[in-house]
Amino acid sequence: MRISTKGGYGIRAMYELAMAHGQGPVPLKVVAEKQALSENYLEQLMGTLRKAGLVRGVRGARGGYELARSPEAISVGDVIRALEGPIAPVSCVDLDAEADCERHASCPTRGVWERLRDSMIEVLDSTSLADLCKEVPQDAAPDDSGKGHC
Amino acid sequence: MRISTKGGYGIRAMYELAMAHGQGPVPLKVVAEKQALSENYLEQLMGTLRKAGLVRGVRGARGGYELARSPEAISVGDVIRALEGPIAPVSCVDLDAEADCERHASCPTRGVWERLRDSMIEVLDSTSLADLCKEVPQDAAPDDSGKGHC
DNA sequence: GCTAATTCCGACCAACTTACTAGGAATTAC
DNA sequence: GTAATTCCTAGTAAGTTGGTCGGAATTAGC
Repeated sequence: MRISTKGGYGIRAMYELAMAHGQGPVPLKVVAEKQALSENYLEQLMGTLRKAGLVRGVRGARGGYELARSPEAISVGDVIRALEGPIAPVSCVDLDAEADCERHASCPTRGVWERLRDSMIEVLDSTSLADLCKEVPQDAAPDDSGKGHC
Repeated sequence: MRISTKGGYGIRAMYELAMAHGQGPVPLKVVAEKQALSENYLEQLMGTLRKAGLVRGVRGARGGYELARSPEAISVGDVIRALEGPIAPVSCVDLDAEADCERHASCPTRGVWERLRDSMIEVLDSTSLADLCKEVPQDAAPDDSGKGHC
């Protein structure tokens, strides 16, 4: 029951973009440095995120990535869905693809999976990138303080 | 965010054992047949379940597997944990292993993962095998009706 | 005691996924 | 023109998944 690092890295990268929102595009080099991630790998993840319409890429010198929408309008669930696929513990309760389980009516396990799916979706969709920015508790780190106003 | 078939198969097998609870051990052959699973593969899963103390194996002719506790006392979460490991979306919010994340205090993503973990645990631990038995909605199938009284 | 049924155990395997690295083409600010 | 960047594709080592197979140990019933 783990998400892969794709989702984790993706959220961390999106958090950085959210912190810099409104200040122009952020190059991946910076994001990778701040979050200690492989720049090459991150590049691939951002490609997926871009195709999902969550970020915009600005090419060329002084380019980088920026959020396609405001941090309030992007949920953690959006990012996870883009990188990990639909949020569903088993495929037969996938809200997007639905159907195709021949014994779905008489399946005794369907109920739990549905409840699990719903509670996961509830948590992930009710948390936005803006929430993540607010959430960091005791901010003792003096790294980029003052600038991040997402 | 999927559980593997291990967890799914495991729950289905445990459901069968729950339905037959109190009627002596059920051979894997029967379980595999009823749930349309590979008997060989199921054997491996039952080994894990046995080591986790959830089922008892009875060897020899007329042997099979039976629940180690009553269906009310085994939760879906117990089975998932045995087969898939601790219930946590990312390793740093694993309740069992805990700790070891150097930046855990100032981590902006920790909050979501904790809330996600808690809601998953809540659903999985509050559903018992007995609940699964009750839950099957319109029982039109005349397969083993009358006998299953878990 | 023999036989058939069954758990138990470990080895093997093909396909897939994960988490990368590498290289190069296209685009753009300066 | 040059340096900085995104964009795209290919390769890859290690791990996981979802099995199969063969055989040893145990036991009920004859």
